[in-house]
Amino acid sequence: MGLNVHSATTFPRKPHDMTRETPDKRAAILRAAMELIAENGFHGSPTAMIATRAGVGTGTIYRYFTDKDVLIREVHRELEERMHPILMVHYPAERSLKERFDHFYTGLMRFLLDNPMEFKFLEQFYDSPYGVAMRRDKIFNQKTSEQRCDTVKSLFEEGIAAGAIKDLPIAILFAIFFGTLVSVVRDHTLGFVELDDELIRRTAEASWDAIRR
Amino acid sequence: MGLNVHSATTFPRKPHDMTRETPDKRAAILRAAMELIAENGFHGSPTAMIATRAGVGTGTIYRYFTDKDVLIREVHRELEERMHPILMVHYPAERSLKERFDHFYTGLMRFLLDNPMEFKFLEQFYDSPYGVAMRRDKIFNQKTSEQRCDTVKSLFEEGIAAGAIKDLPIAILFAIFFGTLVSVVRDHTLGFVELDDELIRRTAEASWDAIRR
Amino acid sequence: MGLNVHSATTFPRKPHDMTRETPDKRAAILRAAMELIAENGFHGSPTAMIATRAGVGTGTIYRYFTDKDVLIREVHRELEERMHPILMVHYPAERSLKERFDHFYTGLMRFLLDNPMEFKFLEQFYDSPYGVAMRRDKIFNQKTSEQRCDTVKSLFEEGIAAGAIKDLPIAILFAIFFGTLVSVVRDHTLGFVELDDELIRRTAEASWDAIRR
Amino acid sequence: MGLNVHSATTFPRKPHDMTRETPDKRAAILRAAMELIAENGFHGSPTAMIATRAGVGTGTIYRYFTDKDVLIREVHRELEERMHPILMVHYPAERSLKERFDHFYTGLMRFLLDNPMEFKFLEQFYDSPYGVAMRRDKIFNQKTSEQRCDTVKSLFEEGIAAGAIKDLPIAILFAIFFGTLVSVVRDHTLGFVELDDELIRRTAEASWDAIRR
DNA sequence: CATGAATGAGTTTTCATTCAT
DNA sequence: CATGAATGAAAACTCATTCAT
Repeated sequence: MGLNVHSATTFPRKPHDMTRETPDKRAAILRAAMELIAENGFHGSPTAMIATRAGVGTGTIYRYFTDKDVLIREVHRELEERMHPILMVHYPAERSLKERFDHFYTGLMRFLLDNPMEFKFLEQFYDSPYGVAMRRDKIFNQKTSEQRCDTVKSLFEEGIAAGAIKDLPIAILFAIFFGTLVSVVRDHTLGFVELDDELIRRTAEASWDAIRR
Repeated sequence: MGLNVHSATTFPRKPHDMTRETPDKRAAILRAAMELIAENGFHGSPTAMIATRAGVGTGTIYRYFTDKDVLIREVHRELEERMHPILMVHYPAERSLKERFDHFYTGLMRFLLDNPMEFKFLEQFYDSPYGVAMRRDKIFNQKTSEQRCDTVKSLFEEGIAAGAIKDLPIAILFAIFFGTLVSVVRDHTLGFVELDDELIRRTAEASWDAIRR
Repeated sequence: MGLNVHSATTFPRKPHDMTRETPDKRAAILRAAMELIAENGFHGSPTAMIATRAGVGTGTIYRYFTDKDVLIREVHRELEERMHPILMVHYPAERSLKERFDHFYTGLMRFLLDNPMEFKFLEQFYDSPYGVAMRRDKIFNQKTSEQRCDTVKSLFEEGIAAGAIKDLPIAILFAIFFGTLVSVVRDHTLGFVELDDELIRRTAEASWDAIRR
Repeated sequence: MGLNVHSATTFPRKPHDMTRETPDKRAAILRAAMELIAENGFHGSPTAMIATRAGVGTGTIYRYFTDKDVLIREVHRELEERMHPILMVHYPAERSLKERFDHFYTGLMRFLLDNPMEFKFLEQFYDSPYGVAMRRDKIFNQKTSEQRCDTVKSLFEEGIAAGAIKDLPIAILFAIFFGTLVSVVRDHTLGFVELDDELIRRTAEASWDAIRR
């Protein structure tokens, strides 16, 4: 009101330096949210339940995340961040297109098979308003925060340019890549198939056949 | 309600006669539910809203469906039933494997593209607890009520036997078929690609390349 | 979605014909709200408590009033409506300015003294954001729904024109009229004074002295 | 904080020494509370917000005030204490009743007009449970801590004795005095009238007419 | 003394389901 | 059969207060 000598007068709804504080609670909340959403979907995961499973008070969630929406998006973000280095380890940057393609395909599939909870969460997430909004954002705002996609995208573009991959819109190639992969993993988690190394390899082969020229 | 092309397939599942005079409230409720769920998701479709759009009283829903869950599952079941004959029309039973495969692939894709409401509902459904439960049921109880799948399944089996299709588990072939198809249609509805006849054909081609030997 | 044959598809959040339905619950809720707010203020009147006192379920409140805000404003509106005819009974339209002034002054005071609950509610209301917003509306939007004020206003204007009342802004005259009146009634409810007929008459006299020329 | 003209009146009420070195956190909290309550009401002034604006930790508030209630009552008390000397400056003790009355009336009005924040706080306060409780206390416990009132009271008593002021209960005279004054100032802050020196004088005149014989 | 992270009781609001008419 | 008013359990979110550091 003009007289305000007291500098920082705006009320911080989530100040949180977080520089090096106890990341315990935050991590516990994120994990609890992911587990519950994977198990019961968004509907079956009220904040109170998340708090209980995380071993914190309900209010505590709101110290770390402004919103339930923010919490959920954060679960996703951290998951993506966790996945990226795993996929990039031993990335055969110098090898053939096919080998790099296989690296991603089998790497991602193995990660999802080894982390069924994470996979279930991602399934819930991508087909929810959250995931759709995120993908839309990514397309229209060029928010290329998800490096994993970028790398695969470059791979496709390089392949198209080299005449090794079919000249289809990137979105279609992505649909073939992720659509098949996710469906296969889902079938595995539901018990339709038992994916072993050999089957993973042959599935990757089939997907490669789909996109290669 | 005058638009109900499919009222033929709607017959009383509940113990009330409805021989001829009752206006088809049941169908109206099913249609309203599908529309609303497609538009707003399960969250955005309270029973009162469904009733209003169907032009019936709230309580009426519970005369035809024991539960909201039952209603939703019924919407799905009727939709599947509606799709099957559409896909079987002009089925080239006597032509090559490839041609029959194409018939299904492009037929299903075209149906989904032409009926975005139905597609959105199916998306909502499959990734919800409802869909997961249904698929789980289908595995463990062998309830193969979905004839559409059966036909495609026979196609795959025939192809494998003839050495024309890769000898992969049927589930994997399904994943390649439906996983890609659904992802492509979704990208279209989200505006990521514009699917025209040519692109549909080329996508079908790619999927065929994936599974053919 | 274009195909909507079903006419009234917009979801009515509070349809409510109310033409001749049971006004019981609505009235009970209004009364309960007024009582609680009078007794405990807005803070001390959670919806659950209002529902309990009204003898209805919590949800029922939301069938009759979209909002807690709407409920509160409605309590006020009905109260005003209830007061108006009381003040207009035996209004000496043909008598002197002074007599008509006295009629309002003592009439309003008597009503407030006889209805301490209503008075307490009005006190809470006028000094809350609700009341301020309402008065602001009334000034700027010319929403002259409150006839009581209008009549008093005309009285003042007539008096000014006739040279019988001081030529002060209407707002000031209102402040003298209502400000004093409300303070006096408040003092009575708090036990500062015991207002009897004689004292009411003399207070009216004093207020008249304040505004008369 | 550097603006604290009134830090003189602030001395340790709690059992901590604060001889000189401690920055006056107590005063900062009081000021922050008053500002926020004036701006946003009691609802819009959570303790965390008050602490932030005061530049202290949340917990600190509870070192100086046992309770939020106590804090608010203390804000009021200090404000009253601050107003009193201002009104007593140049008090024309030797002049006529009318002149002394005018001194208070215009002095208080001017103070409230010049300190809209303080006025808004007082408005919030008097009509809240806090203010009501306080006034009730004052009646029943005869805690006449408010000297300002006492002086005005003496003025009225003197006037009555001298036959210059109507022989009405003191409470009624107070109601006329403060009720009108506060209503007028409120109308000004709400933009209903523009109070200038001339209008203030004439309003004082009207109030005097109300109480004089 | 000062802090601010943690808490959980309490608040408003929604909605699937029932049942008297 | 059809209705829709009534319900209350449950959900997201807030905030005064405490207490370990």
